[in-house]
Amino acid sequence: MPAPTARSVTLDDVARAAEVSRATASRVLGGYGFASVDARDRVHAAADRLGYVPNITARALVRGTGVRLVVAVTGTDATVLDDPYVDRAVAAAARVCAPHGVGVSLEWLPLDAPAGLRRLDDRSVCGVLLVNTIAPVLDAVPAGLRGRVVSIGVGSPAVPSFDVDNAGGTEAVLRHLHAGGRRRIAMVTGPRWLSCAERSVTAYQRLMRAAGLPVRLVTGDFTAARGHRAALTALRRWPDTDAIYAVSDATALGVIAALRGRGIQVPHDVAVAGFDDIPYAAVSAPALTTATHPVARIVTAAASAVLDGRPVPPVTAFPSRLVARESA
Amino acid sequence: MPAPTARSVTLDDVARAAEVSRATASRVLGGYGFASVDARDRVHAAADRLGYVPNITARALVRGTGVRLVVAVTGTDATVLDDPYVDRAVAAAARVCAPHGVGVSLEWLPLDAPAGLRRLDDRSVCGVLLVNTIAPVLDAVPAGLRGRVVSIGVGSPAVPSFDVDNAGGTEAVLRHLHAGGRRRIAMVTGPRWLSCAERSVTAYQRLMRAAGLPVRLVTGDFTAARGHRAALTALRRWPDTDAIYAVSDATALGVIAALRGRGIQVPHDVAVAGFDDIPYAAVSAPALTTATHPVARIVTAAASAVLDGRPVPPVTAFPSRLVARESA
DNA sequence: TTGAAAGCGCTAACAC
DNA sequence: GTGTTAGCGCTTTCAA
Repeated sequence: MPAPTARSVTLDDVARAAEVSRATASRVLGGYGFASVDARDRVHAAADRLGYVPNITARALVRGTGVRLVVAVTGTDATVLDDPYVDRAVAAAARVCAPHGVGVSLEWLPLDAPAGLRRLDDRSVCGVLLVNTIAPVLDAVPAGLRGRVVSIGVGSPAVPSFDVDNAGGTEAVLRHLHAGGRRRIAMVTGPRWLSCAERSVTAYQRLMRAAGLPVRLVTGDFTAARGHRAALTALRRWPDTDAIYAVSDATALGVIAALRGRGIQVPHDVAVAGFDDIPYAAVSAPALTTATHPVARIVTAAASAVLDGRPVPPVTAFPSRLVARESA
Repeated sequence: MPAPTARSVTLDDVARAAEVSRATASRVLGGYGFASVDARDRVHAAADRLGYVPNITARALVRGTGVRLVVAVTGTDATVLDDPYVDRAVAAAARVCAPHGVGVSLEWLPLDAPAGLRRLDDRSVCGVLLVNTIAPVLDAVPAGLRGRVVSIGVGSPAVPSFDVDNAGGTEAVLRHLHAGGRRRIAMVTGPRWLSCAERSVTAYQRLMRAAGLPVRLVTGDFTAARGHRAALTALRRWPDTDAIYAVSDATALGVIAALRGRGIQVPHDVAVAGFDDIPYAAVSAPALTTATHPVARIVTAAASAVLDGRPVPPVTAFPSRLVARESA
């Protein structure tokens, strides 16, 4: 009968109840060191009976290990935090962290003030997940944070990278477009300062050149609104465009909306493909052809790595798979 | 010149540099109690110079205040955590928590095991945000958590509620449908056990009855897939349906996809309206008519309330506004 | 106005 | 194997 004690039960209470020292109780509960079977049993029994829950805060303090993981998103302004992609990443991180008693907080890292990272060099921070990061930020990682920072995107010698295989996904999509007979394929990119998005652009350029096709780039920013404008721009510059590849599904949906507004049939007149496979890609009209982007899996792996303090290879790439639907 | 000390600087370092005691430094930096102008200045100067960052963990330990906020989502199984709505809520919480040095973790609360909450009665938890909660969970809030738990949805005497005005939003949408000449309006609901979603149903029933119109309910679960099936069901049961109101935008998008699959014109043959105003509502085809659901604002207010430990009124309702687009 | 001192709950040497 | 002891970094009485 777990009497709901007003005050929360501490390790001392457990030790007393089990008639052992606090140190022994700590060892048993922590799974560390040695303890007699007898002591072990008594401690576990007492802990169960009392409903003991270790105080993560105290543990973190003494061990010097932090208690929260910061998701830091680089961008020109704080609106980068409004992206559903960021939402997904944060939620995935918050889910992995829960069993560890660790929480996640979300911060914007100004594009032009990479030193902002220094503020995170705080003993209460157990790790940092860099999102949409760039070289200057990577280079500004404070020594105190070394080994506890990973990047969802490009990495550096000091910061391991966890990312989707942008180039592979892009190639899969472009081959699909090409196989469908498209030859004048424009691309709506992400922000040009963002190196991980730039990898898709590079792949696009390489493939277009290899196939002897024209390179047609319009800059976007991952949003639908910008995709809408970009589609109009592309149409104006290159009226014979027969396909548009967008760097993200949100962008692609904006592109489709713009084409519809112009009375252009998708995919009949112009094929459209995205990247991410967001939930709405399947129900849009027409259903969006895209490539998978396992954000949750990527973030889960990244967060687990920093939580476990396990050494990680410099790059962990997650494959991207084509999802052919109606739009291309 | 902030020498990047390898070891992080502690309050002791600041006190020493300012030539005061640790207690005085603590008072000054904490803004508490009294201190001479002189001491004040010296402490602040030293803190700045040394780049002092208080260790939240230590502070939380001594104050007994926790260090993480748990977002607990009730549902039949863990897939409830996959909802973009949950993502938004977690990200918004993680954003408000950041300046406080507090992190957010995400947990699933099994529908049939409300006692799961007890596990959260942990000194390291500074608060709990209940999402999609139900009465049994509300009643199971442990005494130790009292005053630090709020609900995004229905509340209870012990748990203040922060929520969108479902009834108001529903009414706005239904009046719009009615004004557009629709008279045989079906509704796709949320899970029937979810009381906060049930408020929309109640409002729907009330309005339909008041207008002398038929009540046509199909159960959904907020997902597009279920919305798709529900639309088909509605069409089968009531072939003359001329409008479908869905409890969420995701559901509405599924409904539209289903109608399209049947060759039914939206809004010409059947009008469709959702609820939430998710980003994709504006770019879908046709653009979705819906009602706003300021999730980020709601969660921000709720999280701030528990972070500040401020007493809150039993119910804080956030208005919902009609967004008329093309689908209805 | 300030400082000394006593912890917050826990872990990890180091003795026994 | 087990207990004693010394802190982790900070806040907060309580005296001075």
